[in-house]
Amino acid sequence: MDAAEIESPKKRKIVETAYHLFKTRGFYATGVDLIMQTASVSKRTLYKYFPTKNELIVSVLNYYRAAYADYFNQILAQQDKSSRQKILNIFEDAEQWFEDINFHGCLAVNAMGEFSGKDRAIEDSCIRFKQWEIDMLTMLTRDITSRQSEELAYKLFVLLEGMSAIAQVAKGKCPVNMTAMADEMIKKYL
Amino acid sequence: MDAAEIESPKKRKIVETAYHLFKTRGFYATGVDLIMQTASVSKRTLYKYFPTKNELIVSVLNYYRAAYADYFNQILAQQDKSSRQKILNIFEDAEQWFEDINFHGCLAVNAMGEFSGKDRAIEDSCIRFKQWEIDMLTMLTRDITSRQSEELAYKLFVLLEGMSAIAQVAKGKCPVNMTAMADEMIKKYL
DNA sequence: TCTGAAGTAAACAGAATTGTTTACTTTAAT
DNA sequence: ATTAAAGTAAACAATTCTGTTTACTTCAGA
Repeated sequence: MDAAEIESPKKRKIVETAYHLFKTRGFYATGVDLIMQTASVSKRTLYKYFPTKNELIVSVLNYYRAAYADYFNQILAQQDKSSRQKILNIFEDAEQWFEDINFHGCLAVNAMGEFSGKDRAIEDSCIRFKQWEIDMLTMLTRDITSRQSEELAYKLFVLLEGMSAIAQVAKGKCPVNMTAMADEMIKKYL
Repeated sequence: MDAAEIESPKKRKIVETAYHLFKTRGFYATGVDLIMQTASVSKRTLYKYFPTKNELIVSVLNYYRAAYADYFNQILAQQDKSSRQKILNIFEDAEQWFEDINFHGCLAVNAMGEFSGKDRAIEDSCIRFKQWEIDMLTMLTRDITSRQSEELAYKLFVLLEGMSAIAQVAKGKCPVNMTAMADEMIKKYL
């Protein structure tokens, strides 16, 4: 659905390149010249597909969600696993991602930090991203507790977001097994 | 200690103004001209105290920590309360702050998003800020469990950071009583 | 009263930014 | 082979940004 937004290979290359640059160098700090040179694309082509830099940023945020959705669908597809196991898999993966020295936090959180109150389309994209994340988790927690699925999903979401924020700033091994902590959380709702 | 860095009233005004602008509008997006006009200070004076914008940013981050430290010292000073109660007070306050429509997330997290890999002094300031936060929490958890104080502090820290990140992006009432969640967390270590 | 520190106002330099335009080239499908 | 779409290269316009410099003002204390 969202991945279909990108038809042309050049357009896709621009978005992928911009995604990587925005993630590692920030949004304001990454100029269109750098994106264009890194993607080996002329400025004319870039502005053909994305009339403004901010529209490119919105596309990058949508691409980010689409990539995340691909990962999530892989998790959901494993029919031999329970929802509880799927959630724990997500936490295991997250612990690995976040301990990477090159982890730069959630792109939507970073974008909100730079564009809050400045660009409505970007803000909306960030808000929709977080809502989508909660919805995905709630899909899984519904199999654990139908009555309190939203509550449990939100608690797990807080853990994931906290891990991410801390990992972005304070590099270094996490002294807590977060997956085990999530499991304890889940157990109370079984 | 850190508050003493600011002697001159003009210097203090610049830092306070810049803090407010950086918080609400981001770092790159806030130009020195705006800071200077908002603080009613000439550019010459601004550059006398802060030879570069990035040095001003570092001072703002230190000011942010100093302000946070003032709040923390108030909490610590309440000798009629147990450490457990003090921690719960922090969570109650946090829940209030984060539900404010004008909440813009942790300044150090936002700064890391914009300057990661770009300015070592800013990065260090952000890292020291988070380390300081954990240290403060660990001071309190030591009274609850001497052996596992760091583990408990880190878990509480994850909750606070998660609440902050979510509040920054996804405005709207939190469906979980986070203070109660923190208390459950603490109970296991009593 | 003189002096020196602190500050103002505003022009200026130089680089960097986003976005536009012109002229030319490649390429894929009919 | 022709043609239309897609792309390139590069100059250009218009701002905007950080940081510098010059010339002037204010004001408290010795």
